[in-house]
Amino acid sequence: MKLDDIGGQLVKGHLEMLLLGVLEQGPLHGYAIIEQLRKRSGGVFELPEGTIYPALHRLEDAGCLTSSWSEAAGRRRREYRLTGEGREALAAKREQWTSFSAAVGGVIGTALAGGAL
Amino acid sequence: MKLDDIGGQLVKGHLEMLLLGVLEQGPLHGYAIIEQLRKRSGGVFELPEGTIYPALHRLEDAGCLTSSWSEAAGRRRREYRLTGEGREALAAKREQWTSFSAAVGGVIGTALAGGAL
DNA sequence: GTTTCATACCTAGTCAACCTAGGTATCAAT
DNA sequence: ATTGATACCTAGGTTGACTAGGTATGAAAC
Repeated sequence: MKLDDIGGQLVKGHLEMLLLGVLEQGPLHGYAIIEQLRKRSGGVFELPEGTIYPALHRLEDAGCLTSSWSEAAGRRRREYRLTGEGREALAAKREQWTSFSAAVGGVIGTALAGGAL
Repeated sequence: MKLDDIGGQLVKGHLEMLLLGVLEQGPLHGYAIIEQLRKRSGGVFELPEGTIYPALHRLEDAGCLTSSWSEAAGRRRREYRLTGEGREALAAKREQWTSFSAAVGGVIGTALAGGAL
């Protein structure tokens, strides 16, 4: 099931965690990040470039990522890589997510050991 | 752990689901809704009135809630009650939440049968 | 050979909605 | 008489995902 019907803003407040998450296992360039998010989310996250690129720049400005240009198949790519600060931020955001999702479960009555439909 | 450090917007995109969720088991007035959200979330959701009241009005405008004034202990209260439409909306948002949280788990590697700290 | 599609990057501006900051009012307690 | 909890409200700020445009290369289609 897609989330399009939410009417946009579907990852509000969680996008940076998602970006840090996909970069945890190794550096990727922007376009590949979009694909990874789609694949790893089972097609739920179809995030437009206008969402991803500014967010990557914000994360770089914040010191969570570094980037470097590379050339592949005649195409220039900007590869993003987690910094130590980025790993710390990811760890913090994971905790926040755990807390948040548990809290949501407490309110709407979704069993924690669930996700089960 | 609180979520204050997120820097606001802590329930972005999920507030309406939370409100519908607390009203599922019976009508409540606004102030009581705030307390219920705090209690049921284990203290994570400390939502200000300026967040809750406009959201309740939006939900009423959307046909998900009806309201009626009542008097208790010399204080006027507006009691909100789920409509049939509201229950449908809640069911839909529950499914969206399940899909969303599963997708997040797929990206950041949180086991679904988790939430476990 | 040129149009199309996938790859690959970017930014300016829009818009939704959460929150801040103020306001009103009652009742109990100090 | 003032403070604090209860109980409601709205205007406006701010944030950030998204829309809608732009540039450019390489491969495939026609």
